[in-house]
Amino acid sequence: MDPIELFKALSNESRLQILQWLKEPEKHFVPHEGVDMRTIGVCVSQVTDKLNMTQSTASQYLSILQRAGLIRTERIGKYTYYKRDEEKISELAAYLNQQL
Amino acid sequence: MDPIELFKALSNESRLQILQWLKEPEKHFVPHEGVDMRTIGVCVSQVTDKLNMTQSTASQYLSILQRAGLIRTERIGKYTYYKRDEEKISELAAYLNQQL
DNA sequence: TTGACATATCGGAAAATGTAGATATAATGG
DNA sequence: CCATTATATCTACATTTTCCGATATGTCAA
Repeated sequence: MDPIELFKALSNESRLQILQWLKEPEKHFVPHEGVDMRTIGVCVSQVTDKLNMTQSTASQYLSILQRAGLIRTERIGKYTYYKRDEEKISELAAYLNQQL
Repeated sequence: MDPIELFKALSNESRLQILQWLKEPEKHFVPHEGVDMRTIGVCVSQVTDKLNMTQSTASQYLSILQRAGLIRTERIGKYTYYKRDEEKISELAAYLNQQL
């Protein structure tokens, strides 16, 4: 676990927002292709629509969150779905409690 | 509590380091004027010596940590002592657990 | 195969951050 | 008051981050 990379990923309003939206995806995203957002995740277009930013930026931000380990990715057909990695997020909380 | 400001403060190696040093100051700093580092804190010069950076940078980093609320300051004579604000740090951990 | 759509990546302009040196301010001892 | 020491602040420049438009890549459906 690289805490600096994690803190950097989290120190941006939009990325923090995305992570929070993903906590309760059905509250924040419009449904998509009948997939269960809770178990599969949401795709880049859904995030792009919510953020007020370009597809390029949304994709990059999701990448950054993923490289930091905060979200996981799954490609299904032409869509890429992203969802939280709760285990990694808990590890970060544990780090905060113990190391920091 | 401004989580973005907090994450920004933490997303720098040196500042994270300082915060960790301050967790057990007597392990990391050379004693100074007979003050109890645990209760009073450590002064800018002590931090400057540990960091391999200038006094200017040390002072600025301490400022950033303080503005974020992670450390508290106390001026005694010509020295300014800094120590962790454990309450604020716990709040951040709680935020991680609940909001993130 | 080709066209259309979803996503990723590249290159860049603008803004923010990192870090230093120079200087200002505060406090002390003489 | 003055010289000295500790800290804070200002200015500047290099590096990193933000966010975009353009373009490449992947995938499906006809």
